[in-house]
Amino acid sequence: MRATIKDVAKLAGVSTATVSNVLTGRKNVSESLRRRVNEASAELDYKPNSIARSLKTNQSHTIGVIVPDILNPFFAEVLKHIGYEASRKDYQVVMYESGESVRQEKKLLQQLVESGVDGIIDITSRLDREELKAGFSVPLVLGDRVAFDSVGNVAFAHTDNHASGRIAADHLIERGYRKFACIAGPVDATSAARRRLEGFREGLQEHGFTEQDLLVFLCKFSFDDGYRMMNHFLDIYNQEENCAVFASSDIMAWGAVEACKSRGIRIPEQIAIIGNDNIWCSKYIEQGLTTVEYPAKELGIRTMGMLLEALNHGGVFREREVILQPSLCLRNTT
Amino acid sequence: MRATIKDVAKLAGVSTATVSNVLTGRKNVSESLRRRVNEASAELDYKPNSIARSLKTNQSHTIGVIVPDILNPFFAEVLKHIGYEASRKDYQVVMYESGESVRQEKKLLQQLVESGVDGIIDITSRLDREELKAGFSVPLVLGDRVAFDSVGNVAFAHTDNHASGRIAADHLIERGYRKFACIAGPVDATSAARRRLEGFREGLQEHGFTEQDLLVFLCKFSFDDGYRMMNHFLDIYNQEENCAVFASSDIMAWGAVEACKSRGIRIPEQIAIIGNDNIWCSKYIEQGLTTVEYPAKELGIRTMGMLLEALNHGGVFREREVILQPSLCLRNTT
DNA sequence: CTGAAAGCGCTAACAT
DNA sequence: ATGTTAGCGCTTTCAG
Repeated sequence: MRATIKDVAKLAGVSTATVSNVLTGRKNVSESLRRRVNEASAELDYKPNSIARSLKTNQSHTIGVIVPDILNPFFAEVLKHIGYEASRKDYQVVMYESGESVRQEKKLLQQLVESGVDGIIDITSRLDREELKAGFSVPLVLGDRVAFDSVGNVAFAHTDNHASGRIAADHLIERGYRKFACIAGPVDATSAARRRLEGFREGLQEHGFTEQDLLVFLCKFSFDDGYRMMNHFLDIYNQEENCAVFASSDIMAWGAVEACKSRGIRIPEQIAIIGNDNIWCSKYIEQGLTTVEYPAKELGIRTMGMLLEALNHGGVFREREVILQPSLCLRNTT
Repeated sequence: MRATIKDVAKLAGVSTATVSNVLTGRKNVSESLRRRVNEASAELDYKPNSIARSLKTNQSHTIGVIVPDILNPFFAEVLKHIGYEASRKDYQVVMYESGESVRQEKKLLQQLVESGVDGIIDITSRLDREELKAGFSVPLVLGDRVAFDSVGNVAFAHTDNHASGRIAADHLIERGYRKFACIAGPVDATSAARRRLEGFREGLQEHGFTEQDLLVFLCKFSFDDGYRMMNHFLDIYNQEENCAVFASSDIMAWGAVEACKSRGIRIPEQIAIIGNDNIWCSKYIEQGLTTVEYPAKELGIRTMGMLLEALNHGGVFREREVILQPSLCLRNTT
């Protein structure tokens, strides 16, 4: 059986309060007693029971993280950096996948608060304004989710997705493409996908293109859907024009690339593809995928940073919204 | 403030013991009281405080998982399925990355038990026999780590890595290759890498090849190291022979492929490459990477299954070792 | 079948 | 500066 604070107190000949005080360091204890306590706890190899501590202090030092799919390198990278930051600050992270399902997301959110986490980071949330309006019983940071008039203890960190769409449009137009498709992801469900499409559309319009020049495909944020949508597009596409497609995540862009390859269509000669995210392996997709960089590492660090900040200040956020900037990452598919 | 069991008891006009009994269902309670308790707890939206429960029952319903690197799709997949299984059984998963460092691994292991997890899954552990000999204070499943005369509450699940090496060797020889290199990973640190190399070597020897015919490169299990090692090899390699390389993980194989591409070396005409793992994207590496399938999903499911089994039986394992079988996954790089 | 009460291991008032 | 003690929210004997 593991030694308890009582054992240490007895061995050191002091009260449990004194032991607690030297271990937490929250109160002054005389040098001599401090020494005796430290020796005793070393001798017994005493480790505080963190569950008992949590019960008493009402803090679990645990945060919950929800990502859609851990196999998507973008989310894996965000998660990795959330983990780093958490470790540095002595927080645990419990990880869940929503699988791009609102139902699942809601269930997880509820489970998480019931399980007693101190705070939550939810990446690409599908919850709408109303569902957040009432506030939340623990601080919640929504990553990669456009902000709204924020209430209660929820905060936002995301890249300017509208700008991402603009960057893609500007680049494609400058390159001389004149017909466009957008594999847009779950536009109705996530604001990230929606904003990218809006930015893209706006960019085209400002250069005089119309809805006639753009084909939009809605799907999930997955390789398989990128592949499928590209195939649908190629089925109806007659190759007479100078055409480019914007896939609003690299994993979909990758799927699109493979769909082309499987039909023997050359990129970018016969069709151009630009992605969004710049996951680590984009460099190696088809000799280098042109894409719009989304600073995943930064997102992880910032979401965790905001959450910790709130946790250390009674659950209130100092910053309510952090916006990161995307940038063009030029390679060989456009 | 969240309702407690006392609030429910008061509202229902019963004792807290009765509330506990109906909620846990461990004892018979009369129909009438059961109804009143359920109504009261519904009205107050009562959720048991799981931390208090943990303190009392000494079970956190949390398990710790350590993987080397979550960006490696192989580990991401294992983790995904561990997560699925955990969710199905109402367990939480706290996730950590060891970054292929023993020091970090040990630190995490200790942290994990101190934090009160019920059990631990450690993928590609670098701990040696001696360090495990003493047993462990919670059940521990080592995934992808060759077993030894197991003691205490530690168990093993892994693929027959020796067979993987054999499969690679047999295939390469059958294809007509006569000179070999192995990008072998951290052979000294992890038994998985060591066993793959041993199997590969043995396969070569049985067909009459000698140490003269094999060049071995030690490195980390990463894309970058695969890339670097392949470059080293190409620096000293004169292309006169029919040559093949076995990279003992797909992520390294991918790096090796890219190194070849960057030098304009054609695969498999000028050099063949076979990997190990069959991560989801191997299908798309260089028109399809030939590899040895390692059933990652199965590994996740089995490690978690073993752990849960132990958790439900006083911390003792029924199976001490599970061995999965690899198989050749033939594609276009050999 | 039901309730009273002890106690899991710790922290934080409150006394001394 | 140090000790005494109540109590976090729950489960679980043990009596009734």
